[in-house]
Amino acid sequence: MATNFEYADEFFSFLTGKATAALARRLQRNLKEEGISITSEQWSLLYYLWIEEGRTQQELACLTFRDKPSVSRLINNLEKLKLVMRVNDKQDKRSNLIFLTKQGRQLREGCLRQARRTIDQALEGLDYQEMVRAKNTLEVLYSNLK
Amino acid sequence: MATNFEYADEFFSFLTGKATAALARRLQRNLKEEGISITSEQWSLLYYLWIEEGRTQQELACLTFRDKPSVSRLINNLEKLKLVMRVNDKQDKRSNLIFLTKQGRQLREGCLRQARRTIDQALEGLDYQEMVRAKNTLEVLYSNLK
DNA sequence: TTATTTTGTTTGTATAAACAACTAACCTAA
DNA sequence: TTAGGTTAGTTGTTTATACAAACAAAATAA
Repeated sequence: MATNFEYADEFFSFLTGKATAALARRLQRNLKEEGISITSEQWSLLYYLWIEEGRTQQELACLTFRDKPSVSRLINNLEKLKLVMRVNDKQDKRSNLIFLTKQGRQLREGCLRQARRTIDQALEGLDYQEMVRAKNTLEVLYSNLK
Repeated sequence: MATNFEYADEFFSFLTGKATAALARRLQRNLKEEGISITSEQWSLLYYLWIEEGRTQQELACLTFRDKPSVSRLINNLEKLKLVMRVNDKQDKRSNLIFLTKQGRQLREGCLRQARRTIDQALEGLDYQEMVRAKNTLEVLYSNLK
């Protein structure tokens, strides 16, 4: 196979992940302005719980592309913040089902508002087609490596 | 301004940064196979030192899009591994100039070989134009947020 | 049924990130 | 020349990541 090393500069830009990092930072900053002090990582877990509660940690790990220890500790922190609860599954005692607390549910609206705002800020000057193309390229790259 | 929230799915893919993370993991794995136990973050600092030694930590921070504490601690770890040295700048006593050790220089060839390999693995099925487009999109996104 | 493997989660350890607060050296301007 | 601000780097604290190893419950196989 021909080497792609002439693409190294572009590769390196991906590798730094600076766009991703900047996006996460901005989201966190926007949430803070809304008076919500959660990290972008915590946001990504809550996002899936707002869609549907009672998921296992395993499911959340798959959905957010994290390993199991990472999810376990994210949930520890979300529990400390009283945003989620672990409920031991009666059917399968190995599993915890993760539910939102009242406070966790209340956060939804403000978080989505700031997510929307972050998107608007990030995508200024980009059109839909461009973004879809970039996403597809990254998807191929990901599937090459996973 | 019109909301971009209909793009939320694509946005979220960016946000997860899964491609970036997968790339970093793969690089680290490939380096390990070569017998080189450094992190992808350490790699990114060494990369710029292989191009030119004697840079300040400040310069390295700019080049790698990290803040100063992050670079300070990365260099602590690289010093522990005996791959780089801090040399106090005679001209400006506030600055450290970072130099590679002999071992640090010896790592270059193997690291670049594995970087090349990682690139080849990541870019399979993608062509140059696609990658450049994706990179440009991410650059715009980054410049919107920085 | 008992033994073995698999699955879901947690714990240990190391690395890295952000942000704030700090020190020391340098620069500049009154 | 000294006071005030800037720059380079470090330290403290919290959060998150990876990887390995542990554990208990469940599923499977002998």
